[in-house]
Amino acid sequence: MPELPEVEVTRQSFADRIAGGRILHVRLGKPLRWPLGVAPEALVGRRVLGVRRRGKYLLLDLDEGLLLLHLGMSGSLSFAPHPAAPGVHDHMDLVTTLGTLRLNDPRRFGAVVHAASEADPVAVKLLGKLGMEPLGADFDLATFQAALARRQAPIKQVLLAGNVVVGVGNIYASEALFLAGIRPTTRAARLSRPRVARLHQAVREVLARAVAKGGSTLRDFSNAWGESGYFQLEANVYGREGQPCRVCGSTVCALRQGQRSTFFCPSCQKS
DNA sequence: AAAAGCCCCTGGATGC
DNA sequence: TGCATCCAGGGGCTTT
Repeated sequence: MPELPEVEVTRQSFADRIAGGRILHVRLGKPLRWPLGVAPEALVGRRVLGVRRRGKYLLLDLDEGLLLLHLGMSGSLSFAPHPAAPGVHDHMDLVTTLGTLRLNDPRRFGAVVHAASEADPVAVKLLGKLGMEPLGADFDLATFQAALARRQAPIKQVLLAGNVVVGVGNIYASEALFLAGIRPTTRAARLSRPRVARLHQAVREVLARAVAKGGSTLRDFSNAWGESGYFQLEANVYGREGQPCRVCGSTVCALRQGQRSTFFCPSCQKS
């Protein structure tokens, strides 16, 4: 589910409310992708300083160490002063003096991992190879061009891989390529400089726009307030196979790349 | 170093 | 109604 916009919207919806809270209790449900890496009791008494985002990871900074959270495919967070009793898919409750942060994740591809610092091997393993932040100042065109010039893989899969630019998942990869007028199957290294520049701009635009719209709610995404996103209503190609392109009226096509579906307009997007 | 497959897991939609 | 099959927003790991 969650790509950069959904993760960022989630972060914004609870960061200020949890900051300053002290951990009272940590309740774990079924196992997630990885073990927490520390006894839950060891976190009691720690203070939450703030919440940052790196790619699709959320970083909960504590006064000692940090927690890395990932929402996987189906995860979502809620934050409430007095949460209801946990359900079968609520796999972590972080009870603080300011409220309870709860991770709900039916598929359990998500994770909550403790690291002593960002230099901790577990943090390096998860964050160390991540690419540029598309909405940050470090996402510069020259670096993007240089990185793409080294990749022979289809551009859609390069965007998805996360080692050039982070946060672009299956929805926004298709949408960014549509905005840039680029066929998803085009080999990254074959893109001309002007087209790479268009793509660079398109990635920023589509992600920023999606954040502003509260993310995309396809099935069940909601932020920590329980609010849905609305970007899916303005998707140009994602999930629109067989429907007319909103720009030219051609029929939107779908194909599979690396066991993921890709959507594009055969007329607006050229290789 | 880069690319391609394989998994992890549950639930909803679809088809017979 | 019941059951099998396919698909889903991610990404680490292993193999080429």
